[in-house]
Amino acid sequence: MRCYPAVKTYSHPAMADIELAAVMQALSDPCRLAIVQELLKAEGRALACNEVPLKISKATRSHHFEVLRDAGLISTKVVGTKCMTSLRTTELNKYFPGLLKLIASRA
Amino acid sequence: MRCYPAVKTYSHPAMADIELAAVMQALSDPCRLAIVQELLKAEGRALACNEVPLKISKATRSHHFEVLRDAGLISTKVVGTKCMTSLRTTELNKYFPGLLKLIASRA
DNA sequence: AATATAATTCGACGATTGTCGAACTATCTT
DNA sequence: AAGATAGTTCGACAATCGTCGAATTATATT
Repeated sequence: MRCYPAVKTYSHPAMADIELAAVMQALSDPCRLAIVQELLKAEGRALACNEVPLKISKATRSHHFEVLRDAGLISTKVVGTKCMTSLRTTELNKYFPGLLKLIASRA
Repeated sequence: MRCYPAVKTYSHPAMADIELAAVMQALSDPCRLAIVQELLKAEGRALACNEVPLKISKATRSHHFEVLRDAGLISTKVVGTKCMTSLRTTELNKYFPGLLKLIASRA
């Protein structure tokens, strides 16, 4: 019997395990900050990676999304050929109160 | 006539020129985050560099204070042989609302 | 089955970063 | 004048980072 490859899945860390320094580090890059600001502008609607306007290669783009994911900021799921990502808004507001508002205030 | 050396002075950037990404970058290091948290705990009282408990050399310590200063987070002035530094609280609250509260919430 | 779309993975690279010891500068105390 | 104290500056080093093109994987469309 044919063993189909597993669908690519993404692991998301528990928010309680995320250090503030790691969040800051993730947000210290202008591209990544722009991604988060774009997601804020989308108001909860999930975006595909390449829906975010950035002048970087797709390899770099993929890397930045990974960093944001590992820092607990975004969550991603596969939908067809796309991977849709959204902000972990509720959890972020609980564990890092004021963070999203701060970022939004600078958008 | 004897030309006395100028007293060491520190330059502090205008807060309006500071990018959010630069602030995040400055706060992405655990040592620097600890420095800011210590300053928050001091509630406005200025601290000397070595009043902040850190297990790093004084060269590294000096470097971290410089990064925080360049990112607009702290201001430093020389007092005798010490250099006293404090948070730029008022300005930070104006330009980066919620930032200090966020950091304090994680101390 | 062949093509198109979306994104990841893999090296590779130059640049930046955090760290340190050693030497130096500035000030205060004795 | 001689020490003591507090920081800075200067290389140097390993580690991490942002970037890319090319190859790869997975899904959808034709």
